[in-house]
Amino acid sequence: MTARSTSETARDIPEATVARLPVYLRALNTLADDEIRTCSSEDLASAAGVNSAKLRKDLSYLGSYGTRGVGYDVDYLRYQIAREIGVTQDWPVVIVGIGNLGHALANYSGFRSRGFHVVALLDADERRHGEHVAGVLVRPFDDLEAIVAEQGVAIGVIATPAAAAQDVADRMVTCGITSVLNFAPTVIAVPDGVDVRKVDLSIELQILAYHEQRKAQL
Amino acid sequence: MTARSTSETARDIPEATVARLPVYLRALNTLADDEIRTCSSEDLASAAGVNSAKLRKDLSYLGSYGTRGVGYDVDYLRYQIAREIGVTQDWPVVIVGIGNLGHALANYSGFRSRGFHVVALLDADERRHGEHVAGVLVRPFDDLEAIVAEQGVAIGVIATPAAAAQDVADRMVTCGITSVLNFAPTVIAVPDGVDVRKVDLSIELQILAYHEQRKAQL
DNA sequence: CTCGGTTTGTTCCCACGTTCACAAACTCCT
DNA sequence: AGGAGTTTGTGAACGTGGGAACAAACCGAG
Ligand SMILES: NC(=O)c1ccc[n+]([C@@H]2O[C@H](COP(=O)([O-])OP(=O)(O)OC[C@H]3O[C@@H](n4cnc5c(N)ncnc54)[C@H](O)[C@@H]3O)[C@@H](O)[C@H]2O)c1
Ligand SMILES: NC(=O)c1ccc[n+]([C@@H]2O[C@H](COP(=O)([O-])OP(=O)(O)OC[C@H]3O[C@@H](n4cnc5c(N)ncnc54)[C@H](O)[C@@H]3O)[C@@H](O)[C@H]2O)c1
Repeated sequence: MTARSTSETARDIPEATVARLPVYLRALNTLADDEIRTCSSEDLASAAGVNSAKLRKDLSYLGSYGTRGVGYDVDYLRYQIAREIGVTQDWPVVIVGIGNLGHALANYSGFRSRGFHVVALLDADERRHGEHVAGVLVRPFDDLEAIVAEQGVAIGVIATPAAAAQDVADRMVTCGITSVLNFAPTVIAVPDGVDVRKVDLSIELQILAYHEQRKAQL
Repeated sequence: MTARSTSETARDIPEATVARLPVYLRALNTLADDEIRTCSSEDLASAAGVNSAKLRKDLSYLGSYGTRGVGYDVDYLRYQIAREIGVTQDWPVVIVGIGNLGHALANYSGFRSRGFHVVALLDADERRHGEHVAGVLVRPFDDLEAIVAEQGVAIGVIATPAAAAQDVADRMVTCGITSVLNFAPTVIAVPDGVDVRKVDLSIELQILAYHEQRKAQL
């Protein structure tokens, strides 16, 4: 929508590519763990479960980081992708709604290992306050503003019931959060400039059911 | 890929539309709860968070279920979408890996209320066996084949660590499961005819981080 | 019955994404 | 140094999806 203003490295990476870069990064990490130092686009593509032409085009949006006739240096490419995504720095995250799902999320080790850091767990129910989950204290939801201001939090996770999700999102946006990951099964409205992604288990299952039903019709 | 063979109602609903139908269904359920009996495409579109032209086009793939000048009958449309997706019937589901996440999933009430039914919880760790989660017994992973055969399970959920996911998927496929929902942060390979959908928390966060970083660059 | 107002279903067009295919660029062997 | 073999980066063709716009269809009033 907005034209590139400065003459800087004005990259414009397609959204579909952005969504695959983390997959490539993970595949590269796996290769690095196996002490593989170089890989072809074919190798990496099959590890990531995509077409190799697509992979090469995706990587070409970042720059020319491969060597023709040779392939890609695993560590170098890993760093370039991590830098592009923005996970060379550490992102503070707050989780709101520490019920069944919130506990699982708080305990999830994949957070920290990938550039994210849970700085606060918040819940409206005072019976949950004081509990520690994965070493982090569960605090009142009303502490949100103070924590976001103090820690410079930009990313919030919503794991409350659907009925509370819009209110929680509004509070988050008001106090400066500009990226929201929503697990509640409801559409939340946010102003321009705020990104929302949703994770919806029952939608995923329903999509599977649709295809399952079609298979059964043959 | 395959041409329509019979002259039956050979629908060919675009994948993007299939992914939105559950959202419409949920929006319709909310309207019905509020005792709204009729709605326009504009109403439903805003409840679902999409463009009204897109909504109308999506619905047109199912048939002509609206009335020009009037709108859609909420209950009727609800039923038509549910039938199209395949959630008028009840789908048995098995969950494998009853750790942090598996517990949350097993406790999730949104399962049953949307046409899915957890028939078994399986885990390889025998210390977990015998426990009941949401009224369902945790059983040995080796019971998989028997359960799938007995109950006609077509959908499996993987909530094990990444290292075990491919093995679990292979076992599922071998015993007849044709739809897999994978929560483990790894790409799993399956034969043609088997659908896999993945839910990946850290990928979602990384996508948010990318956009967050771009915002910060201004 | 007719007319004005409303809303759907669909057509047309554009943007985005995917895949093929190949020239360019590199390595290695002789 | 030259040539064969390999692999990247990208141009071009194709397919899918999104949105504006409008004719067709319906309702209700008079
Ligand atoms: N459990 C799952 O596997 C699962 C799967 C998919 C989606 N979800 C969705 O995730 C959400 C959470 O699920 P859950 O099973 O953890 O529910 P839960 O009821 O166990 O937990 C919800 C928590 O949110 C807190 N809460 C309620 N209102 C709040 C508010 N206004 N501000 C702050 N905290 C508030 C509650 O006190 C509670 O601790 C639900 O929307 C659910 O539909 C859950
Ligand atoms: N916890 C989260 O919020 C979260 C979020 C995103 C993704 N994930 C992913 O979901 C998966 C599960 O996470 P978790 O936190 O529940 O882990 P967990 O370690 O708590 O639970 C894993 C369970 O799987 C069982 N298991 C291991 N190997 C098995 C096998 N071969 N067959 C059957 N069961 C087996 C283990 O006994 C354990 O009970 C992991 O891959 C994790 O990366 C978790």
